[in-house]
Amino acid sequence: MNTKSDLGQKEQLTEKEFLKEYNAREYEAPLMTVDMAIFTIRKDKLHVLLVKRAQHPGIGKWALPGGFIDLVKDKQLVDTARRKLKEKTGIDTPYLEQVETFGSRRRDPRGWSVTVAYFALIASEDIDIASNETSEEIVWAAIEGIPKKYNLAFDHNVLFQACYDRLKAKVQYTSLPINLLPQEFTLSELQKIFEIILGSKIEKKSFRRRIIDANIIGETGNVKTGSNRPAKLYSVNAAGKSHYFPRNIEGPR
Amino acid sequence: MNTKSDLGQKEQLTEKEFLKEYNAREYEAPLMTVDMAIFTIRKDKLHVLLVKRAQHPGIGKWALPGGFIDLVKDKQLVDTARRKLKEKTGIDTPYLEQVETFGSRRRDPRGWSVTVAYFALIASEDIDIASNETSEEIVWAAIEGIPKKYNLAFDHNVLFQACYDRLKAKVQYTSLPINLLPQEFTLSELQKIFEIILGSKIEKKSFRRRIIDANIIGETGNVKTGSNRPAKLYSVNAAGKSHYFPRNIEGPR
DNA sequence: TTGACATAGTGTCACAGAGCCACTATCATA
DNA sequence: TATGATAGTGGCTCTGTGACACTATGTCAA
Repeated sequence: MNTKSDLGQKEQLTEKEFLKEYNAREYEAPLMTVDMAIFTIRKDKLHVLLVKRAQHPGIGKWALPGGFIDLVKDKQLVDTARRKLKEKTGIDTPYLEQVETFGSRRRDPRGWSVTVAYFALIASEDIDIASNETSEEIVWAAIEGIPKKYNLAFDHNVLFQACYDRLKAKVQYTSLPINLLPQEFTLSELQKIFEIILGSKIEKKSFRRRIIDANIIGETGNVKTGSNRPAKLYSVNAAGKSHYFPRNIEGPR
Repeated sequence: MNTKSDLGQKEQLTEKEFLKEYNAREYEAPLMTVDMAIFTIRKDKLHVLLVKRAQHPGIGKWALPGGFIDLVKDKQLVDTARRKLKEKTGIDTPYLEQVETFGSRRRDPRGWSVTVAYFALIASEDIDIASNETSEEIVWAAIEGIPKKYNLAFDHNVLFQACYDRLKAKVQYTSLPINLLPQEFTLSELQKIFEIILGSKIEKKSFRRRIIDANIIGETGNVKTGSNRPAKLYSVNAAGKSHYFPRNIEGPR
């Protein structure tokens, strides 16, 4: 078999001639997949979408949704992620962020494999699990259930943790969790979401000041009633979906 | 040709039987490479290592060092990065960080390809370009020369920018640039490195307080003489190689 | 109708770490 | 021995977060 360098070194070839002779399938390449942690909030808890594997390897185990790059359908890496997200949830404009790429000889029994981990944030009301095109078994798992209740296939426990860690880190200095809420929300609802991800309480005044001073939300003019004093409703502006605050949330003194 | 799902769905197979029948080469996978921006400081400027491509495609163009995963030699993704770094510079324990993975149909004329971008920080005195095993043409390029003076092959201008952006961002809240200095250094030298990456001056007292209060360096007992008042020499401790400060450098008021 | 209570929202001070800037300290060099 | 350059410090100001008591406005039950 050719080594990678044989063909390319023939300097007498033009690049065009080289490409004509080149056949990618002569070379051994690792398996290449994209996996994603799709987060949402349900019943005041952070949840992640899991899919039961219908195929070998790891058949019957829970895993993060994902799959192979479609060399025809997908133009870029992120297209694979978007396509998978659409297939499972019907959503096509989430907050989407690449986290880390994992590759090793052993992570998949089929051989050397590489996966790019993404995470997505979606508003819980946007979820339409029924619109799952693939008729696979799907579950929203509360994050504390991983890996005990849901011990994931391959190294997906690790991928999940990397995504979750990234999210928890970013709560401290970005407005990212705002993407977990529907269009209209109250400041208290927003604070609650931050607290859920952070795993601890935030001081009310500090939080409100932080958000208001950042100019990332605007009043819609509506109020949310039902629970005692009505609360003003807000919506995010464009900048607010990924705003970086000047300082971290510091936590209790 | 089989689709990905054909074989896996045969539920009557055990996983062992499945793996026996499975042949990775029946499936089309993208090309998979690792590329890296190796940073160092030379003459008070940030430089990055470039390699002149000796092969098609992009023959004769400058590029970030990198290459294909060696499915035999490399156990994990990071091994590929370490191996390439060792080949080019002779160094095997740098600061190394994965930045972002780029994949698209067009970034390499050979077809769908994916590359994982890393960056490395090395002390300038560690450099041994002569020890380059591959006898390729190599250059330390000042970063402002990219892409004007050095217009890189493939999408390497973009990869470089992603690595450089990451580095610049991290100067503001981590101790990362300390990895660009030799074992012993003065606080003024450390400050200079931060300023070079940041692209602007830092107030001396603030900087020294920030570093000292972080407990990430210790006096070696030696002093650096030669320029007027001698300066105390310090060395980093383990925690200091990747310390996160509680706040960002804010810049001038 | 009214009072208890729950949640929304504010006023104001303390705190910590960054910026500012003038000051002192210690060397090389002329 | 004076000068200049670089090392290093004292002590103030500034900004954004934490703390916490306070006010505001609704629901609900008696």
